[in-house]
Amino acid sequence: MASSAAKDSASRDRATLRDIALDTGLSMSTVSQALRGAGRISEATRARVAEASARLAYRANVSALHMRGARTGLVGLVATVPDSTSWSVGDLDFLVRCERAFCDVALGSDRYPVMLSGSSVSGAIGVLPVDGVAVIDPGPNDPLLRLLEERGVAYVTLGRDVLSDASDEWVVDNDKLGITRVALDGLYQRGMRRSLLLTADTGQNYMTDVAQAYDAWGEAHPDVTTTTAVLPLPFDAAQAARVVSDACRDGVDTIYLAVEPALTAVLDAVAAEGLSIPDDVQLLATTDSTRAQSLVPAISAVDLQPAALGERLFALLEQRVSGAVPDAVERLVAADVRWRDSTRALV
Amino acid sequence: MASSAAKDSASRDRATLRDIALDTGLSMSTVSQALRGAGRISEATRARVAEASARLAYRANVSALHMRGARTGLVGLVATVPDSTSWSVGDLDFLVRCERAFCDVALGSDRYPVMLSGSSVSGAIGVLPVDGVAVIDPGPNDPLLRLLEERGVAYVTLGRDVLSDASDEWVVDNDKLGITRVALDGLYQRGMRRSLLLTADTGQNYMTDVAQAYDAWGEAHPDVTTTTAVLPLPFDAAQAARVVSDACRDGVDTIYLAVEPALTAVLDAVAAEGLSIPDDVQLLATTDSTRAQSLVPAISAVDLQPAALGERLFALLEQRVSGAVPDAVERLVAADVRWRDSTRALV
DNA sequence: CTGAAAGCGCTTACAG
DNA sequence: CTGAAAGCGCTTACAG
Repeated sequence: MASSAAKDSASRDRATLRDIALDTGLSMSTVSQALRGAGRISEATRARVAEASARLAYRANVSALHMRGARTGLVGLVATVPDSTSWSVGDLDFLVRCERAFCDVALGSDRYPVMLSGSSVSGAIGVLPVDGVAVIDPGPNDPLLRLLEERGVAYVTLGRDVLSDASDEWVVDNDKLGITRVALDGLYQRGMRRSLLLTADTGQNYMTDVAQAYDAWGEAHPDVTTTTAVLPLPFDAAQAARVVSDACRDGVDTIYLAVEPALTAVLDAVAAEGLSIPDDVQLLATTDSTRAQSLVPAISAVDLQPAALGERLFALLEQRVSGAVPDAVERLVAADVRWRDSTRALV
Repeated sequence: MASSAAKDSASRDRATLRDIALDTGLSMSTVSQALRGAGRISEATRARVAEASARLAYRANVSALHMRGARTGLVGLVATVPDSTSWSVGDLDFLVRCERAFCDVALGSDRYPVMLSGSSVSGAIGVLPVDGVAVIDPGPNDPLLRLLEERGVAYVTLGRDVLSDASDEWVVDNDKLGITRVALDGLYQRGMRRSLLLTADTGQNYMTDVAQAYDAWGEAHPDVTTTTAVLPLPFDAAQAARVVSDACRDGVDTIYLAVEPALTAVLDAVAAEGLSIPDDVQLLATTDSTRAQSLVPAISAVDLQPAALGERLFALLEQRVSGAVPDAVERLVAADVRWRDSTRALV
């Protein structure tokens, strides 16, 4: 009925250890021991405490526990946005699925994910009582990572910081080399002979790694002409269209698209050149999205398994927070190619 | 270099109040006062403390503050999922945008959103040191809301609990009555004379309100035959298709779709009946999504302004947490209809 | 204007 | 097997 107003709502009217002590006639220390199972408390006492604790709906105060060195159960999740203007459906799709999986598995493990995406992240670090932090797609030489390091906060990342010399111990990632090879092999078998990689200068490891893998594949396949176009940020659709038009005139038969925002611009540009997909030009996106699935033609795409990545990320963070070795978690996640209508049938 | 292992990472090596006291030669209480600006501390002392505090990168321990009754800055965000099998792109689209807006504005206000969606929510309530909780789309007679009430946790909701008699004071919502009228008026002007509302039995206020508004509109327009089909949960595409086929044979010229998951099933069913959209059957969805935009034809839809809702939700929660009256926040969010290709031109 | 004391809710040595 | 004491980092009366 009446609202509770300014009072600290999370701890209003809660039973404390003292309440149980009073109720059972035991001392607070005994109650504490009985609850944690630590000391050698008699079964009878233990039962008495358990009963009272249940009856009074006792829950230990997390902040008090934290002051004694316990974990809070809070884990931070940071998604660094490289440049707001470069955002689009596809990236969001990936991010959302990844975040959601992370959160779901965290909650299922009695951990509470705090969303830290945004600009105020650094202010939160070292203040917020989180046990650890997961960072999705850190930027090159990411200052956040250095801050985390400095403050001694346990953290893991999805994708490595390309400019950092830190080891990959606490990094979850796709097997980009493998997946790029599979994708390009597939395109090759579908007739690719002259391809264009469309990428952007975000500096994030995702772009970098894909470009590298693409180049490596190209060198191993001299019968395929592999070219690359790097779009500057902020993303400009008209520019992307121009690049694609030029490529079409150069006889490119395959576009390997690492810049999801450019998707419709690419489709339009190809159509404007009077060419058709996939007969004249094949198109494959390096990240899957609802949009890719819904467009006509449906766009073939690499499914990076964002949900699996999110889950691994959490598992790895748990490892690090608890001081375990990282080896217990498989850190490389395989991806799949979803062949759809924007690529041809196998020849 | 070496990782920090099991130690509580958030508070490792942090300067404490005592450090500043030692550094300045003042007592801890004086330092505390100087920092908070409370007592009448001399300017000179205050400056001395500020300097030391900055130099030592002092940040108050949130858990300690919390024990003294301060807020933690943590706010819970709960999205109740009515039934996992009924989930789909459109709902997710809405949810994601809403959540994201909530999180963004929270972070911008130095609040930290904790994602509580999932089954373990109730375990967290009363344990987690959150200042308040926002619940998106509570179910009918939602036990979570009762728990929140019981525990005295400050909360607000997006959409009211249809079976609760609580006032709408702390509820943010769309102006569903208004938007339904606008949408149906628009459809009417586009030739709707025989319409079907396709809804589902989720019991959430969203469905209920739309159905009610639809009925009200129908009564005011005797020249339009308005029918309703309620799909049972879990959602079954085949069943939805059957309902739509029947409706098509009955001469329905407009489908008002409140069940986004049924979108493709509806399209397929209409096509299977040899009818075309929008010429034979118009289609309008009550929630917008990337999918609705990308499909061919592009689906007309109600844009519920999820981002605005998320922002309002946060603003309202802040109000409640700080003990203010709710009137300072406009709780009714207007929506818009995005007329696309699945509805006809105005006649 | 500044400091010593008590206490928020808990745990962990240390005595009995 | 159980309890009294000290202390995590802070603030807020209360004395000086």
